Amino acid sequence: MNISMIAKLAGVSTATVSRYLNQGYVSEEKRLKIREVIDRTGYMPSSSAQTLRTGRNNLIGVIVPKISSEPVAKMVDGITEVVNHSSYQVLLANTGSNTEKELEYLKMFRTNNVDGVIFIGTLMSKKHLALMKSYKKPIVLLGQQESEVPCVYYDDYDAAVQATDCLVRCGCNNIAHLSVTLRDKAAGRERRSGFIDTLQKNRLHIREQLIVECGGFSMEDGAVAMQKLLDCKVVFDGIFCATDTIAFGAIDCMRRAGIHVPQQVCVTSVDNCQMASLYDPRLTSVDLSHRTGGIEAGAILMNMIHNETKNIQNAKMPCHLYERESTGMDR
Amino acid sequence: MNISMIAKLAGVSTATVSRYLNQGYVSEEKRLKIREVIDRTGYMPSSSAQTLRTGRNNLIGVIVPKISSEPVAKMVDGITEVVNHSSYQVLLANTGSNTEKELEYLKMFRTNNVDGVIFIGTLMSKKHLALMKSYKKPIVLLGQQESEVPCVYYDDYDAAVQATDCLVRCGCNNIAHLSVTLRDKAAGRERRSGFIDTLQKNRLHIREQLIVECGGFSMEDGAVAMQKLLDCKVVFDGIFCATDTIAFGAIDCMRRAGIHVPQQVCVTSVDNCQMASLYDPRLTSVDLSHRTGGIEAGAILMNMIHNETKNIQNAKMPCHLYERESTGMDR
DNA sequence: CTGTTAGCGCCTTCAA
DNA sequence: TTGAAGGCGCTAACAG
Repeated sequence: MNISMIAKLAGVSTATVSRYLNQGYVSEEKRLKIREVIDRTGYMPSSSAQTLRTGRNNLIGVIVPKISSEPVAKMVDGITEVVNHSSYQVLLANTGSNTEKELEYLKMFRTNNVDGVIFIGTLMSKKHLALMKSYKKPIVLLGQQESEVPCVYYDDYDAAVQATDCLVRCGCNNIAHLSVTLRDKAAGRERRSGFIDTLQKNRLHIREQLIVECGGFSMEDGAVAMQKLLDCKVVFDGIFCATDTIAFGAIDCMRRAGIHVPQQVCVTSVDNCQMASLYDPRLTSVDLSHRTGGIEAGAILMNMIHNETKNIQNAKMPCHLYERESTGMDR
Repeated sequence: MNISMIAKLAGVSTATVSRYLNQGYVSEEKRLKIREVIDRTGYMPSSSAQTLRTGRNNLIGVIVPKISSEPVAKMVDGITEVVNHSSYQVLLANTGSNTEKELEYLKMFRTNNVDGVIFIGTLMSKKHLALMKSYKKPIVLLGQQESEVPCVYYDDYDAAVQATDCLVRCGCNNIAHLSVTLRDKAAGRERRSGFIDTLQKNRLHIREQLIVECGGFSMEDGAVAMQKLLDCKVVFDGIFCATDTIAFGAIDCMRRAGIHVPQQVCVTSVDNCQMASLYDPRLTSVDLSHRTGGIEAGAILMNMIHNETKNIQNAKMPCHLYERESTGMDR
């Protein structure tokens, strides 16, 4: 079933059917006839032929590190919402945080396949940047800030400031930080900077020993880092964790060591995942607006596709602190 | 940059380049020449042209109710793993559990766009079934069992049996069930049947009042249903919840009512989400192998696409009970 | 082993 | 307002 069948059945030319399908001039009479035939046959134009002809395919490539990570899934949820609204569909590239795969998809989408790309970045190498800058088609980086590329990023710095400030307000004097690799600018560098700056602002001493870098993002990584901290025998009464998951691991580890949260140590972190408000103790955490970030990235991309605006658009998402039991808040 | 440019630069015909790209016969000499040109130019064939010509586009449509739901994300993770391995990509249709949208995507994918479809089903109407049966191209239903359609489903019945059995073993005599709508055969009907059959097998009385249907799948729905149960003033010492999320809501509600888990009431549920092992009390739950289900569905689909096998393939995923604090298990 | 050639289904000028 | 015709980039006969 193709356009010429429809044309024949409706007694018109293929050009007229094409116009009918693409809001061109068609007389009322023929319009009705064509509609009738299309309804009856259930015809849908071949998207590959349309793409070949027009160069547009109404597809958005979305490259993600891990779809089963809660923040990532929320972002994708936001993206699909906006993008489907403009009758685009999402081509999902799930890389498993494999850098090679990320680059591969970035290359693949650049040449082919999609009208635009959203890349949820974690560790940004020079190769990533170069590839993104070489893009002729619209691309938006989500979750990391880069000045030379359109991006939607989260306020990791302020999130860390708020989380640390909260510990200070709780009366903590010796505040530790479980951080992640600085190669991740957002979750690593920004959050650590916010932490350090806030300590300084409050004239609190910054002890090297109190900043421990986790090997990864899992609970186990958080627990291991906490154990390292405990082994140092340094005193601390508050801790800012780079992510909720790390915080859960850390608290678990403290519990095994007989340390009570928040009585002996207050805990804050970033992400405000579902679990944060269910965990015992309920975790004080900063919400980064992941879903809204996805919506915003989708909107900017749609804008780039439709308006072909040249200037690089950016957006920083707001964050919001939720104070809960882990910093002594009542239930 | 297209195939004829490459052909010209390499001093061969387009057919030879095409053969090079599709494992056809090419002499070593020309092979090297073509490779050199392709490497130099970064050429990638136009997938829309390939699709138009061959009728295959290496795309799998995946229709999901909500990508930010943990079980769904796990299934999609499994699907992408298998499917990418066969150099297929995933076109994600996120419906927000909107039936109209589900049907719309089912129709859209039927005619166009993709080489195969995986549909993660919840509420299956006759329309869904009819549409799926009318498919000429490979389609796999995931998460629901239907005899006339290839499907990969979870052992919801046995999950309920194991969860209920566990409560019986804990010495519970008055066991309640927070269920969900029976229109969801898997999470509703099957789990309720498993529950009821297990009570009968153990010669325990089944009281209508002890089975409460939740209005939805959220924590709030679980809490509301539990409140209804408490309002009845019927005695119960164990409860089987249709999902973890409902269990969290129910436990929260009991806590507010001063009821202790597991001392006064034991709790079990299904899904074994991340939170289950972190919640206080750690939740006894049955794992359905969501990710493996996705892998299996992807494998069956790939098989259907490549072998064009006619017989309808099915697979039931195994489930596994994890006993934790909510049924009195030590930490 | 290689080149020529005819479309796949559609859109879009161009001429009527 | 409509139809004829060319071509988007590629593959698969077919002929050599």
